[in-house]
Amino acid sequence: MEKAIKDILVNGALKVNGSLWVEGNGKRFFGPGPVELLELIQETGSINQAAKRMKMSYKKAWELINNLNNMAGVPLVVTSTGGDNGGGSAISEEARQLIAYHRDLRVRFSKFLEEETQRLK
Amino acid sequence: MEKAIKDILVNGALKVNGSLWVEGNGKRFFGPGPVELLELIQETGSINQAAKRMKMSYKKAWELINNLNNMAGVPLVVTSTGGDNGGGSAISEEARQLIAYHRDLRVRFSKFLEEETQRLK
DNA sequence: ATTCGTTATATCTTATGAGATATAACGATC
DNA sequence: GATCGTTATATCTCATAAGATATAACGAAT
Repeated sequence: MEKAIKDILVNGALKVNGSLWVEGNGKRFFGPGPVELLELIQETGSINQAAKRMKMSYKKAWELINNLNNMAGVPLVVTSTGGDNGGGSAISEEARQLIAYHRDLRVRFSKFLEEETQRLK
Repeated sequence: MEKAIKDILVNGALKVNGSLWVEGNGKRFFGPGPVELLELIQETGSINQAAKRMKMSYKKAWELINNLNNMAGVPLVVTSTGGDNGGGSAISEEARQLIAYHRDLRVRFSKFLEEETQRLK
């Protein structure tokens, strides 16, 4: 009988893992990072606070969002500067759809990874 | 009716993509890069030549192989220095098994990605 | 007009990784 | 023992990424 893959390695705890994203003509468009950020913007109403929650610099968060908005035909994050509370941000309906889609996608992917990990043994 | 995800984006050519690897207790162990390198070592009998084919520096190739051998309980690449042709390298039977496994894995993963890409539309 | 917290942007510094280069060790062949 | 092409390893430089810092613009509220 052929050896199982797991017997090739010293460390027993083997598993298949991976990551998934949506590409818009060849360029990575929407991965796991943005999802969390969008959710936090929805929750906090602010890019700044969302970034802090993720321990991400404002700069990085802003660049990420800027990319997203540029690649999408519809703005995913809509911002306003100034105003009573200095301004703020919200996510669009389309962003909510993307988040929901990605959540479902991740569920199916987890199942796939689980099955493949089983197959190792 | 709800908009399809693809209608959110300007660029029609949307697809789901991703990458997959095998983890040995939390650390990435075997991804798509090593597979190609191992195959080329098998083909050329030399780390040096394999690296050149991949346009990878010898250093990087060697580090990659060293990691692999360290994490695996069994050496995946066996090398010899000196000798009639200066030395050379070959891959072990276990490496061949890993390559075969990963090839099958990629086939199934492609199918998964294909299905998910369909679902976008 | 001053205050406020946010968005938006530029710039500078620093850390990390990648690549380039150099060199020793090796051992069969001649 | 000289030659050869390879493995093995150290070191140095450089490009790119990441982070830190600074600052302007904004507009409602007072």
